[in-house]
Amino acid sequence: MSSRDQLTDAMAALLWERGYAATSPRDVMARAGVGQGSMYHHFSGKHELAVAALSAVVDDVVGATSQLEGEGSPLERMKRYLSLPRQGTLGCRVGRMTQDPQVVEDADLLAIVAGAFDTMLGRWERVIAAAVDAGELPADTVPAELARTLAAIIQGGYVLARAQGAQEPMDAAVRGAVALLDAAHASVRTGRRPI
Amino acid sequence: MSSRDQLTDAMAALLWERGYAATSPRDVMARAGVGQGSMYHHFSGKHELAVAALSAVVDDVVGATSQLEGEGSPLERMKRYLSLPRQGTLGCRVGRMTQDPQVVEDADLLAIVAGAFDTMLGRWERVIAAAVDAGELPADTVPAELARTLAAIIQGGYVLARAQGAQEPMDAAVRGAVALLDAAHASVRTGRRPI
DNA sequence: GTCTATAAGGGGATAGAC
DNA sequence: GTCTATCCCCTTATAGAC
Repeated sequence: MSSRDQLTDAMAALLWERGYAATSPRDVMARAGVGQGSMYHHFSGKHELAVAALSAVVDDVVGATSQLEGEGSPLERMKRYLSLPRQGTLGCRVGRMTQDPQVVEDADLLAIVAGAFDTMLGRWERVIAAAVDAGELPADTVPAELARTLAAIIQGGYVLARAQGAQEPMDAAVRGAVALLDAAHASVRTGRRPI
Repeated sequence: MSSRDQLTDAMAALLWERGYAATSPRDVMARAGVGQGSMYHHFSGKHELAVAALSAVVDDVVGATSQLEGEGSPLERMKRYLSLPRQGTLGCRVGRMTQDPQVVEDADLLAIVAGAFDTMLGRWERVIAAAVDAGELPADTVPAELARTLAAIIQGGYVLARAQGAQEPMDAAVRGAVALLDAAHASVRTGRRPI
């Protein structure tokens, strides 16, 4: 692998483990196994290297959300995507960035993160709208709202898992979400309105 | 206010804004308006000061969850607590800490965060169990799971809000959660099971 | 392309005067 | 109790040799 790729891979790993602010160029070079000259030859500095690394990470993570558009009924796809294995204690490689002030205050990095969430939420909204059309969710469901609720459950699951140092809270949060969707499904066509 | 309190208040504010790793003793002293000697007189160092500050923050934040035990039916209390105003783009003062490796790797600080979530989740579980007993939620609801789902929605709402630099995703996530609870409520006593 | 040397400033803490 | 002076190491980068 080229020095350049070694550097972006190392930066991606360190962004995940430590975040942007806490990762020094020295750390990246040591992990990549290249010298200082290499890094400043390929990149103007830490910032440009992080932009390249985070872009690659986002492509990877957002790619997985295409499963929301796979086979099965809309509700099945939603439940299947929610139930994908996620290592809670490691945190989300993208969502994690939002807690780093140096990322949020950096227009380039924030744009990458915001774009990732835009794409993912758009996919959620479409599958939810399809589920409503298919009669799998109540007709008064607001796709834009439920999309954010479900995305938040995944992001929040990571937070709970890290707070407790355990995988279980993440899995429990997802199971609770699936149960709520099942209940919402069960409420369709009963004619009962919320009190 | 005493120098000691000035210091813990300043540290609490900086933990919220920047996190633990990114906050230097120098920052804290400048914000508190006291000299270096004062800080090292009252505290052994950055770590002990952070423990004191974070403990105070947790007492405050966890105190708000007592609203889950206030007046109204269990489901009403759940929806009311979910709908409390929260400044999404500022992030959660406690949940934020979980993304800071220096916090998660520090047994003292992690214990404070874990304890906060334990208390909060316990309150969620009790009000959920009460809602099930009252027939406001399906009988097969698992309180431990739904508690984590709802806590995750709030934590994830902060993540979404920061990712987009806007309050709206947080509020949308909560409205979607309330809608799901209403649908789950509507599904009770219909006899319909998830397909 | 990749290396080492070096610089200017910050992080975290100690020493000791007042 | 609070202050200033000082220390050592790390961070981010530039310079220039190879």
